[in-house]
Amino acid sequence: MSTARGARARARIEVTAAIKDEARSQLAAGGAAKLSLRAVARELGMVSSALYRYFPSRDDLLTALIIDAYDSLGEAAESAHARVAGAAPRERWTAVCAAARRWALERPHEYALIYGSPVPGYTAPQATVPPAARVGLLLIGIVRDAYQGKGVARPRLPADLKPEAQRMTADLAPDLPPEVVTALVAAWAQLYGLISFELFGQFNRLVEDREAFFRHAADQLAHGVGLVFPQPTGTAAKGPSGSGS
Amino acid sequence: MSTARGARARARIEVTAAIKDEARSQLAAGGAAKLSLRAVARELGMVSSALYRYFPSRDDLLTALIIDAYDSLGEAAESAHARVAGAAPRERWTAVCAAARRWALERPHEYALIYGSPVPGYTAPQATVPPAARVGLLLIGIVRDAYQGKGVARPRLPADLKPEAQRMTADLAPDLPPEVVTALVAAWAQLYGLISFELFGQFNRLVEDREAFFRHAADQLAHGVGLVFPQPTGTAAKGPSGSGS
DNA sequence: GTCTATAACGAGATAGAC
DNA sequence: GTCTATCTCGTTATAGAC
Repeated sequence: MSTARGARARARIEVTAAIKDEARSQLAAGGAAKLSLRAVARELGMVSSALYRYFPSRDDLLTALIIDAYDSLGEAAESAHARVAGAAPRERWTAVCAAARRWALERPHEYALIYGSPVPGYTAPQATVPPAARVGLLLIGIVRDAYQGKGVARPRLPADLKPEAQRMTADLAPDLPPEVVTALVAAWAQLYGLISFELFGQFNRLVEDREAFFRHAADQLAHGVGLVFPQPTGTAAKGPSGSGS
Repeated sequence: MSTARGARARARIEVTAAIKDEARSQLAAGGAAKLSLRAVARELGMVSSALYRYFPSRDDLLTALIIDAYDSLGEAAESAHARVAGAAPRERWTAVCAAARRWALERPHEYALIYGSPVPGYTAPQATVPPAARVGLLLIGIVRDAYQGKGVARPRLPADLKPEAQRMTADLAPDLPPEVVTALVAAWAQLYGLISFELFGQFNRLVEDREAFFRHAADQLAHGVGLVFPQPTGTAAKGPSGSGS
């Protein structure tokens, strides 16, 4: 399996990786808007036209970086989830949220690439959709496990959201109640609101202990999707029982 | 009051406005990263050096645009709030949220400027802080009104968040309970998570009726900060009463 | 076939002399 | 303020090395 062909293929993989690595460090330096094929080539001691053997255009390089970022985030979330596979849904939820945050803090520029402002003049192709969905699917799976069989109380939907909620449910998780699927999508967006605010500086001089703040907020998100069960019949007060980590 | 000096001052204001307008349309075209004083000057029929009489540097122009954006958003939120001044806190909350979303949809590039990825090489000066706080202060005020006197049940804080929650409370709203202030800050970040996901394309092929979805999600956020009151003594089930608009 | 290098294009930004 | 020479950019065509 490793003849001359194999060596060539290996070299190709290595050069491709080197190009992406250099591109990533340029991303860190100047942002996605001024990612330049020529600069990448220059830094690698190559000539710009040689890059076109690996990426047919600058946008294709960008797409590869975006897909890599989504996959890296997805992998981090999935392996964090695997590490607490046996735990209760609520713990698995917060573990995935914390992993996403940690990934973002470690790779702020890749996070900005996928969850920050869109790159001007670039539109993401369909190929980015499946990698982008990985964390979301993980969260859906956690909620699905929690709802297995149990009929837990859930927020009521306003009438004008019913059709949309049913559409989303059919698309995402036909086995879950529409109220829950809607809450899940909202929680998913809100999770990244928390991460973005921390990463993009909105919490400066406002939130200091961001780790603890995030942990609590993510836990509250778990309430929203029904992962924290009120006593089904007991004296349920509004204040949910405990949030101690 | 309007001598030659007044006319000069007026002219200066007009030119300043023209520069910012042109800069905003360049923001829309190429993003904040490639905002260039030269291009602005060219489009205005001026010479680049002339711009420096109005903005000492590209960063100062950026700062002015950022402050304008925060102020414009704050004004939109405040006037929407004024329009429902007499309503219940829950309605005032959703009105402010909806106004923020509408503003963002109408000015996506200005929104990206203030809530998207940070501009590489630019750090916002302190002058941007007060305008950036306007919407947040509005939301705090709504919750403050709701809590006037009433002791409403609220989520419990984990022990490790207590010090941070007390610090935030002292900074933001010493008259509110720390649990509520914490929930408020989180809800504030989550609100922009919802808006950013819609605006930045994360809801593509996922959420279609975004208006209804957002309205519901914002209403759920109001629950999180305690704006929707469960019957204080009655048979409170987890499912909150009604969300019908 | 696979890769790299040379050269060139048209468009845009930049720097400095005038 | 104006003009010009010089840069960078993405991209393509072409030719030669392995």
